[in-house]
Amino acid sequence: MLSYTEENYLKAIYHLSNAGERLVSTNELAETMQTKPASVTDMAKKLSAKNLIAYEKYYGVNLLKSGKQEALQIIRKHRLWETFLVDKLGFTWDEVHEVAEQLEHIQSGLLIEKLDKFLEYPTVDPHGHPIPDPSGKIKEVKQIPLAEFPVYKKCTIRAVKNGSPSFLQYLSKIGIYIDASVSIVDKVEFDGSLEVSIDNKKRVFISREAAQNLMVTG
Amino acid sequence: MLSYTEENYLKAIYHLSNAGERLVSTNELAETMQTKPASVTDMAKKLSAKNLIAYEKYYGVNLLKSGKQEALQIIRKHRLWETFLVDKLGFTWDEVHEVAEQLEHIQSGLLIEKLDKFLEYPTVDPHGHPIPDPSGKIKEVKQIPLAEFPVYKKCTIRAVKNGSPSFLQYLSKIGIYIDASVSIVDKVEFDGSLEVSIDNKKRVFISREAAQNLMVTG
DNA sequence: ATTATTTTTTAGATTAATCTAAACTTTTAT
DNA sequence: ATAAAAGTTTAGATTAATCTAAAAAATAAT
Repeated sequence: MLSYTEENYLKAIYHLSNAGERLVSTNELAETMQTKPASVTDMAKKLSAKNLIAYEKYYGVNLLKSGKQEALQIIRKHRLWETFLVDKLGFTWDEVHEVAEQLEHIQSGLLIEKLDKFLEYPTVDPHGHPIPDPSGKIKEVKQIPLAEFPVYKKCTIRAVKNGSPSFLQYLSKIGIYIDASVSIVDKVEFDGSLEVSIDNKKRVFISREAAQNLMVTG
Repeated sequence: MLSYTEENYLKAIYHLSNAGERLVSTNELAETMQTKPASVTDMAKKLSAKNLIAYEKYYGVNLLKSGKQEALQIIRKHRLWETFLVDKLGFTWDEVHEVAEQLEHIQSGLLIEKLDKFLEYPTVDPHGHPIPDPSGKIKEVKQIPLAEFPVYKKCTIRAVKNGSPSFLQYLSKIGIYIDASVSIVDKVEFDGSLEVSIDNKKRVFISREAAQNLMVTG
């Protein structure tokens, strides 16, 4: 069985590598894990010895099949718990991450099975991120940043890319939420900021930076 | 903040000492913690240095006020989670202990507050054990073992003392549950076993040992 | 009241996860 | 193409939680 720390490394590698698409460097991993490069090297050796990651000295790490599978299970648990916290306990979407970081490590297959059923088999979490199914499969939906969507055309907010609490709180404050129907009514040349209409009711200005982090579908 | 292990020691001392009523020996504690006496001594020194327990060499340990308070908070979390697992997720009462042992260590005041509300402020867990309130207070109810209750008189099953999965499964199988209305219809001289009527519908035989572990009120 | 037995503690190792400082590779820039 | 900079690894410590074996104290038994 994996330790709490090993699980967190696998999850971090999963995210940094874009689900295994590219190598992850020691420094990058040290940064996200809030630790020192030397510690990362130690862990890389350990996970490599367990056949969870491929590690080549000085080049970086990436997930092997079993490591990716483990990572997906942890992500599944994380997202199911976030969904529980928001849908059942009334947490706001900016409050859930920290708690889910702890809950994702609870070891019980039965618990996750029953939680999934209780939540009626959700497919996305409160931030719009897909929840892997029991076998680790993810239903990918093509989404593009709001910043790149054509003006005047209606689209639907599907997910947030950067889910930092302050960004999420800001979105709530201006009235943006998952599944909101929006359209760009004006694009400011100068800084790329957007004027956006929400549900044909409300108009707000969004920085280009923010619009890059809002994922939409047409 | 306390480590996972420190929390488990405090909880064990709480239970073994009967909520702080008596000293707990090193060997006893080693037994329940599934570890060696030498390890217990080490931990006793540590918890004592943190002013959570009173530890006198060769005599034993007991909880200090702050240690007892910590223990009660952990027990509160444990029992709220057990209630959640049974009432909301559909676990059976013999399946919950192991999972709650993990969940009780999740650090989030907000989570417990909201969980408590979601469960509508329960006062007892699925085994009939009282749930400490947010300040750690426990509502004690006078209960006696079914084995010591007078014959023919009706009483209500309120709690199980020993909550081992096999005992709980056995109780379910013969139809005994929390809040069941029962009465002793016969007491066998030879071995002290009882014939018990459940809800005036069903009759079962229960060993003296089992009847000692069923707590009832008149 | 000694002796034997049981219990507990101490001393010294071990393992996982971490660190710092020094050594070594790779990459970048001239 | 070589030197400087950046990134990575190794070596050697540290901390928490554990262990074994030996020593010490408390308890029980004669």
